[in-house]
Amino acid sequence: MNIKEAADRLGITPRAIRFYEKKGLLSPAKQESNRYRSFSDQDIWRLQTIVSLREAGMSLSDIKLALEKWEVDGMGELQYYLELQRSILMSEWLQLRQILDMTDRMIGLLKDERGLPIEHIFGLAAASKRLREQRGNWQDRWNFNRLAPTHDERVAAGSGNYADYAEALEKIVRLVVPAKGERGLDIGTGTGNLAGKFLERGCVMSGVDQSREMLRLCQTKHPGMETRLGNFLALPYLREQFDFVVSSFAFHHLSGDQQRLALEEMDRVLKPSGRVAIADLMVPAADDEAHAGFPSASSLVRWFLEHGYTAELRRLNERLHILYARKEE
DNA sequence: CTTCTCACA
DNA sequence: TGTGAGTA
Repeated sequence: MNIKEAADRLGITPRAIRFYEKKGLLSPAKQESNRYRSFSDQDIWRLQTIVSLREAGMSLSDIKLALEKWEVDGMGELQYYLELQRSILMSEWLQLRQILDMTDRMIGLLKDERGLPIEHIFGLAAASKRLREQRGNWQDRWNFNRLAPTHDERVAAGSGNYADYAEALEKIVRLVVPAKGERGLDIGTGTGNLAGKFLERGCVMSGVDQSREMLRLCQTKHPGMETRLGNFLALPYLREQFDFVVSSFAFHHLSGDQQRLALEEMDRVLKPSGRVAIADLMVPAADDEAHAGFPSASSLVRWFLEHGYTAELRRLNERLHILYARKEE
């Protein structure tokens, strides 16, 4: 297949394909006589993956790394591609929801005030742009794929950020009080250590992580568990499916803006009267300069209270806190 | 129709 | 992260 046909079928320009080649993302065979590129089914498949990853907001250099890893692992291509595709569609869907939301608010403003104050328009536009940027930024920034093979050793050591890890997981289970058959979601599930405790108690668990490597290990440890590629900011579930949402040692990777988005996402997938438990490194108050960068326990609690939850906070050590909240209907 | 390079945003 | 023009 020549370059034009390939480009047409993938909905991109021949120029872009040559550009990807120059960047080292693919190397199609070239005909001896005229140096024309000729694209095999494998090449097309690879290109399709590149295009999809681009649409999901991944940079070309990240895509290059991902493809290299993928080749070494030799995993099921179709499954990987489809999971990727699902997470892309999910984040597009969330963006549409966001735009719809903003439109509704503008309609409301028009009704109430017979006109749109200019600062409101700018404010809304800026907010929605920020949201798009945050959501688009879902790459494996912390290289958990690389860390995956040794993850369990590190948490078992219980040192540094993972101090009191085992206690935190136990405490989450005691707070949530899972009933047999309940549906639970573990965000940033990693290798499924927390989700495993709920599986033992007869819950039906789903795990979301942005690292495919982590999820592969998780599948090995817990074959009965459903795992999906995704992250806090675009949970790959439609709505109101879960009796409880839990997360451990993951929330602190989010910035302040992202934390609020993440809480909205948890709220979105939680059934009425659902519970949330988050164990993570937090600082007591937002203005704690000494530990800037960690989530502030008090502002998280405030968010839940403002959104119709009851909330309580437990402290395990200097930084490690557990936040438990229940949706009140 | 394709190749490659240089310039440009 | 690509695009356009010009060339052979």
